[in-house]
Amino acid sequence: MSPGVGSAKGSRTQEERSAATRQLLLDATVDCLVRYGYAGTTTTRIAELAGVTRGALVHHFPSRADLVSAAVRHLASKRAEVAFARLEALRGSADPIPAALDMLWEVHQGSVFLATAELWVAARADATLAEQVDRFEPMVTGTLMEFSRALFPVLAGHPEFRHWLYTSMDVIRGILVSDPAGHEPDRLARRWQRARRHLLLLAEVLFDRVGPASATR
Amino acid sequence: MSPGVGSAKGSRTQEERSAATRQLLLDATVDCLVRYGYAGTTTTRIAELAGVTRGALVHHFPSRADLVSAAVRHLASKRAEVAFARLEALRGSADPIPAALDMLWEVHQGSVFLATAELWVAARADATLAEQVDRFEPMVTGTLMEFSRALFPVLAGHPEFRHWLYTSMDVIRGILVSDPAGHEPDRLARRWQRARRHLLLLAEVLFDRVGPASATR
DNA sequence: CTAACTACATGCAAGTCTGTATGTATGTGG
DNA sequence: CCACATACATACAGACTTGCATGTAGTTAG
Repeated sequence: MSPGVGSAKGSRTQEERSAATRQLLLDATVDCLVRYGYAGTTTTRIAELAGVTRGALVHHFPSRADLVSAAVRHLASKRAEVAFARLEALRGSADPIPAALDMLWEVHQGSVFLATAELWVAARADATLAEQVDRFEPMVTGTLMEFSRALFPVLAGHPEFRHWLYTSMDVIRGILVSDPAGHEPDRLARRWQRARRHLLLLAEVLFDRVGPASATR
Repeated sequence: MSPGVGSAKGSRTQEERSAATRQLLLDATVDCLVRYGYAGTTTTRIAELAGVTRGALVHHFPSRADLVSAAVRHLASKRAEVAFARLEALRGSADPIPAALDMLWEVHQGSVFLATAELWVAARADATLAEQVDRFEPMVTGTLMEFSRALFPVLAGHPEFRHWLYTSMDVIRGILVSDPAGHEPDRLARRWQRARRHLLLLAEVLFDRVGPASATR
């Protein structure tokens, strides 16, 4: 008899067990990156956080590099997923420009981006890690662009839309990495408000939405 | 008898010796951060790179944290120094806006910013390090603002100038951290060209320079 | 000139991390 | 039901790292 998917825990198929612990380990790795930084992301700690023994970890990821590589991929799909969810909520928004901007900001909040930042920086010193990042980063950005253009057809036509999104992402990332640990949420919010205003102004110029009477033209 | 400042090496005053090795160690720390990342910045490696024994290192910096804290301060003054040098070269520039932008970009090239980025990210997981960063970061930005306003008096008056500089810095930092190790210098250059164009457009809007002489200057 | 102090060197102890080797349990195909 | 494979656990070895304790050379003060 087939034990059925998701039967309590008495008997799971090998593949289920395997997938479950792999997921546990990958999530723990992300958690570790966020809480202890790349330097503090050790196999011991990851196993502990995942609630599995170090032996299990080694079984699935023979070397630490294997685990981190897998984490890169894991994070990439997680980011794409988060972005997609946010984008869906904005479908058919009346004023897509500010909406897209806020969406971008929200996408970069939370642990997923923090872990990614750790990997970006660490990749500079680790060639194989850099290769992994290089391979999966376009996937995230590509997905985001794809959906953005699908959801904002009015803007999608404009050739500058893509560039504007890139610049917006760069601003957000610059703010977040140079902020000391988000120690002061107020300061962070103020920085974003300033940048947001600038990005909206830029959008007006780029997309020719200044219309007949916005500023002296 | 005074042995004279900078006498070869036969006899240096204690203070000279001390300062020299401290400088050596701090520079080696920065070098280590750039080449091996925060995780790879170990006291052993730093001492080796500095060309001194590990004993000398612990003599000057009893704990690793002490050394890193000192490195934060060291990097801060180094960055201020670099910025100042670049700014001086731009004194009385005819077209200060693009000049300031290029200056900012150049200031963020090189090892100084890379090391700083390592510390920013690492500070998220290390409370004492975060405190240090929090203390010396305003110094750098403050110095840069101060000199910028002194050198570009025309712009300094405009209340948006300061904000625009901040946004520009954020863009630059976002580009640099999210670039995988500068593997492809072309891509990096393209990203900067795009952002630069956007920032110039933004400046036109902010500073009301769209007027009759937008292109002719 | 000597005593004391500072700068530096060497060696060691304790801890941690990674990778491996070997043992055990739990599914799985015949 | 049985051989086998896969998932996981435990134990250990080697290579780090950090911090300390002790020893030595060079410098300064009286």
